[in-house]
Amino acid sequence: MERYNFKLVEKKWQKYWLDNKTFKSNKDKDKEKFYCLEMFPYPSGKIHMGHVRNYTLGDVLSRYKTLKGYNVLHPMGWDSFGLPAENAAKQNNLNPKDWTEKNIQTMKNQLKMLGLSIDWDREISTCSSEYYKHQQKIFLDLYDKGLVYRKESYVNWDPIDKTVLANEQVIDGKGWRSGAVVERKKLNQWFFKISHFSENLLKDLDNLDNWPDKVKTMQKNWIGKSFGCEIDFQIEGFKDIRSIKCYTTRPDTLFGFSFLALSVDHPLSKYYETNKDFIEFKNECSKTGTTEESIAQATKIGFKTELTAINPLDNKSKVPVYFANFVLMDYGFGAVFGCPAHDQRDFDFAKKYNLEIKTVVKPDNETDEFKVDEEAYTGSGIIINSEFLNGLKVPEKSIDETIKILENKNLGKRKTNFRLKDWGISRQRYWGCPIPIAYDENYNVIKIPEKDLPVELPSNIDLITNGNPLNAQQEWKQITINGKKCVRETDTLDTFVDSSWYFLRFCSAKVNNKPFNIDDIDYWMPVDQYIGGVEHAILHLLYSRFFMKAISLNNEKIRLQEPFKGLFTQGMVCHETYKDENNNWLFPEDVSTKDGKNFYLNNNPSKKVIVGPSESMSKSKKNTIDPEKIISMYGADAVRLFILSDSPPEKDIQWSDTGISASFKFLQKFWILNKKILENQNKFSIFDEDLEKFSNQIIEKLEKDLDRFGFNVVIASIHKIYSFYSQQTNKKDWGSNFFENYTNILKVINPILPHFSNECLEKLKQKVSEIRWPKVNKKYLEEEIVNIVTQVNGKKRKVFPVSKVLNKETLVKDIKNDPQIKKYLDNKEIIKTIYVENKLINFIIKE
RNA sequence: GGGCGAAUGGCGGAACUGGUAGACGCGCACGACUCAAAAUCGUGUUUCGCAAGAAGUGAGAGUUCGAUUCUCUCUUCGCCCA
Repeated sequence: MERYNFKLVEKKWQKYWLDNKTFKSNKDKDKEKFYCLEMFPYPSGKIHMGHVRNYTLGDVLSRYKTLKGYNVLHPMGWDSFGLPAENAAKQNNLNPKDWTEKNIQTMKNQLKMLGLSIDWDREISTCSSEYYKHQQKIFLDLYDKGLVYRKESYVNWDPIDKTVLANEQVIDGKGWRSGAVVERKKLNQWFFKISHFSENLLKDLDNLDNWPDKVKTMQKNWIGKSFGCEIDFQIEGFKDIRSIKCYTTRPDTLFGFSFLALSVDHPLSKYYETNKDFIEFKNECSKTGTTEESIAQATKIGFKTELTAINPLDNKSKVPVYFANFVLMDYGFGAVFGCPAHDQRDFDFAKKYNLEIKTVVKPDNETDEFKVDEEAYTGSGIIINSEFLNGLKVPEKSIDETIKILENKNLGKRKTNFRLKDWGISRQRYWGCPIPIAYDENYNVIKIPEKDLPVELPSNIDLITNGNPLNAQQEWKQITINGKKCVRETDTLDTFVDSSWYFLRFCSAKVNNKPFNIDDIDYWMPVDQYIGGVEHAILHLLYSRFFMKAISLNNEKIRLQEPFKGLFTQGMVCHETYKDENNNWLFPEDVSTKDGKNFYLNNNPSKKVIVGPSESMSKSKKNTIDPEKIISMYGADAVRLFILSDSPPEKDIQWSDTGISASFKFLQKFWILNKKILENQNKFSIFDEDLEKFSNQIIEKLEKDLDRFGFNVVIASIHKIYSFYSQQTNKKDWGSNFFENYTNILKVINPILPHFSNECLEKLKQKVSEIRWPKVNKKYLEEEIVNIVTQVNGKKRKVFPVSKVLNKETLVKDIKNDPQIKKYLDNKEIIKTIYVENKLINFIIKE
């Protein structure tokens, strides 16, 4: 028997798709469009199983929508700027560009091996100046709109490598490479004013019906809208400053006020710049990282000033003013009022510096003598010890009432605050998009004129020396703008900028003189289905949403506010982990097992391997499976089948050798079935109604499941299809409608098994270029025989297949007389009979 | 600490708006083919029970004629934020 030769078949169809430009998409206003996009990869070297899963999901959807008659856009590109290229270049002494381009070539070939339906004519790469020149243009446009600005801000500074670190490069407060304790350092940096859209970014989440709730909640929390109050605290002990502004969400605890804490960067700090102790304190603070988490974890320390602050609600109460390391300048006003009894951070601080802890909220079930002792009480309850605020319900009434009182007395103002901070986009790196800015001799910001764009990266660079490589490019840095001598900005853009608008570029990938055509994005945008990892739930997706709003701001031609109509976040691909006796990680291919439980080293079968839990595939744990190797062993269709079959797409999947080989075997069986059908086309005579029913029903089900991303259930149906048709072919007469139904089946499996399906169809003399999703005949979806589940007191006793037209009375009577049911009803009183049409009868009897 | 989510056979998982729990796959067992093995095909496979039957979706309660599905409490795990 001739086996299914996936190597030949897959190569053949991949060539066919390439030669025929099958997946080339063009605007066609007569057709409904479908824009399917998967998060584009970082070209790190080779594709991994996570990519295989991500792109298979998108591919199945794209092909399905194409069959259904949509005009599908399914592009692919490369998120090709970024630190790994710079690191790899350093290590191997080569150019990041060469390294990146080589990787792109490799990965593109690998993606093609998967048989993805991608319009490669629209391929983009963010590190190409063909892409980033447009990005520089957008940057300048946003600058003109006032959405880009420069300010001093802290960065994570690695004192050994003398370089700036991204937050994710800081591990436990230390530089990931050098291991040095990371410091905070102030630098002039560029920012996108994302906070301008805080309200819109929050509000528009409600319109994103096809986004997972999980992601929307995460974004909501990240934006962090809070309602509170700004309060002016009168200050004593200093002639220049009379009051300090504070923001608080808990004005109702004002009577518990026992200290005022300021950020070391608070304007007031300038009066202490000559104070030796303060400078020392400030240095101490700079040793804490810049993330909220590291600040939260750091021990709380303070620097006491000689100032006192007056409680606005109680003039007699005067409390000390501190500088403290846990107050951030960019939240509120860089000043918080401390209420130790009802804020754990304030509590820790008060304990340390022996400050008063005054209880002003008691839980509902406590008396007025309730006292905060071991830890702060932050729950709900009743206000106490607060004069005219006493008795207010916390938090429903208390906060609102207190704000009203403060406003009436002109002591404070109601205010909404957001946790979302502006997006710092400067990176002191080489391998990124140059910021199209220069500075004149007086450090004034000068935009690079449009005619001088793009600002290209110099190619001869020294990456070995520490520091920002562009800064050392003397020749490149010098520029003359309008006759004035200027110096270029040497920072590059955060790579998240690159991915914040690439979905727009795909719509007009080849347009040279502008980022995109309005006409193109009018037609293709928004992305109908975006697919990617949940790890991008916040930053990438929020930044992209920001870009869409920023680009359309003051632009009548672009109305679109949200780039991604639908979002799907897929789960990770996991594999067991293996270690040898010395605790070294082992690759799966270096170990083997006979019983599935005990594993041994391949090169030393006497050595037992320690099997660890299944975890997300990662290079560091070596629990990776190389997709290319698997494709060459089993073929792309088998890999696609397996990666979809074992788990729902949103959940993690376990890679399993038996699983992939089962998928492979399944295709072999199916191939043999196809061959049998091909060779027996003379067996058709009378119309087979059961066959018609099965096919219509299963296609209907497939359609439903595909629409809701139930791909694992789709595979289950495909197995059922095989069993059904396999049994059909054992019959003497296959039915006159057999051939049509069978070819329809081959069409509906096409999105999942494109090479296999095409080959089978072609063998049956079907034109693959013309296949469409078969229309389901509703007539065959209804069953005239239904199963009536019969229960007695809710317990299933028997199932009766009956005709649908049978009326209730006859049915109940017949069932009551059935001996198996009768024995439960005899001599018992039937209190109630529940009847659910065409489904169930439940007799309730008195026991 | 806060938020969100999950828990179903030996394993991955299925079950539409509350209505036959365990689809489909893996694994396992037995059988066929074979000198034998692999491959392949067939049959079976929640647990207890010879059977009739009973129990059963993390634990406990509740609503209901009926709960994997809805509500509450708890346990464990995962993710995100801190």
